[in-house]
Amino acid sequence: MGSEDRKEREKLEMRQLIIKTAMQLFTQNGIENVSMRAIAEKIEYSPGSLYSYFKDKGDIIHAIHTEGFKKLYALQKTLDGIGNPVEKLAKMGELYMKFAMENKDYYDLMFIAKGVGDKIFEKKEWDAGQRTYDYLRETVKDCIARGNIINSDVDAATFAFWGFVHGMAALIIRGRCAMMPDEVIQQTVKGSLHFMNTNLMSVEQRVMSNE
Amino acid sequence: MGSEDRKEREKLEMRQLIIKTAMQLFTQNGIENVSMRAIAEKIEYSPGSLYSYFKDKGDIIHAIHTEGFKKLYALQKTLDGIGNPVEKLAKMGELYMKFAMENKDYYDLMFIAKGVGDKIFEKKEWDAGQRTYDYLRETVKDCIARGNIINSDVDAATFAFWGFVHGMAALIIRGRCAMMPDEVIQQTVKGSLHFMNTNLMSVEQRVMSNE
DNA sequence: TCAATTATTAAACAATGTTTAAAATATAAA
DNA sequence: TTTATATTTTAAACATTGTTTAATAATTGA
Repeated sequence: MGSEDRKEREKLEMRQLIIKTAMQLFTQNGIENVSMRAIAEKIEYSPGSLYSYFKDKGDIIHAIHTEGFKKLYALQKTLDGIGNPVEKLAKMGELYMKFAMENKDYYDLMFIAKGVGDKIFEKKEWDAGQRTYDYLRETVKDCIARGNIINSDVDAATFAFWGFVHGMAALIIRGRCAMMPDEVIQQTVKGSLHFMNTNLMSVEQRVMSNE
Repeated sequence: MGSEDRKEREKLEMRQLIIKTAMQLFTQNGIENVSMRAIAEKIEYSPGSLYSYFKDKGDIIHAIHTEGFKKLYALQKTLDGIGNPVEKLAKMGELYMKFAMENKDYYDLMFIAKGVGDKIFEKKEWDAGQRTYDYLRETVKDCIARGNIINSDVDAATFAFWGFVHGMAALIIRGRCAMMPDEVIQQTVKGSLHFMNTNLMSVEQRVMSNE
């Protein structure tokens, strides 16, 4: 009778194995070049078996998607200790870009890929994304409260920041900067982050934050 | 003997017809829900025929892609008359977002879709994209020259602006703002554009550009 | 051990992009 | 016009995709 626990555990382990394998193949061959058959073959099961653990391919992708958001949020939480919201905002931008550049496949799934976006809002799992956004929003709010960002609506400013970093990440990941060599891209991103973080703040702050 | 001209003309017309039909179906059913068979059926040809006019599906997409860039550049040129680079930059941002929102399928192909990005840089056709970018860059350069954007590298600032607008567009088009109603999104974009255009400029300009 | 539930599989299905060899058509020369 | 040549167009097939189904194997509880 107590084997139900074990069974459930095994089912979960199998799910984990599938997710892990899928992610491996994704990063190896690109997300759309991975078939259900390929995943099945790698774990030495038949293709049909995958459908006992996931409703369809989108469901696997969605699981990876959720994992990615957990990763990002965990990273974001490392900024908790920073008191100055301006500094926090700057670091958050760098961290976000670092995450995107070092986990291009995760990032692609989370913020760019099609067919995922629609599914997100069905479940409560969007929470992970919402938390990430709220974290940014709170920081922007603090900046405004302290007068470091002036004359602005919180939501407009937050979306602007998000758009800015996402835009850079998306352009790079989807190969729209391929005319530049990698090192130039990296340098430019760094410069752009610096540009935003110094020039968007009010003058007093701008002077203060000159390292 | 003089029928060669006509033949070539007909071939071009056929290409145009295919492109037009493909674009119609793309906007109607979403880019990835359009098969070669569907395109062929709509123009009442067999699927195989398409391959006499285009190397493969990617080639059709690429043709549409190029068309999109021409459209965008034509739009951009309407800003030629604006002397003040700050105002020009502001209008360019609005125009870019307007184009993206009103031509989501074009925009997707041009700046987001996968499999297109790689092909762009093969041919000289990237010129269309480059021109668009250079136009932005020149405007940013002028802003810096006039002291309206301070303390900044041209390329970093240009990329920041591009990233900013592209980020907003990409997030919306790929359904990452689906938790907000459409009208809220529009309002926020407007606010974000305003936020950037007022707060990124140096104080003197900021006061002057208060309409 | 035996019945019942569950997991797994092989096979098939429909749809995709693409290729190929044959048929239809158009062209140029006789 | 007739004939030979080149070009379009097509039907059919191929390989690959995600997914479903009905049968098989394995596991479970009694």
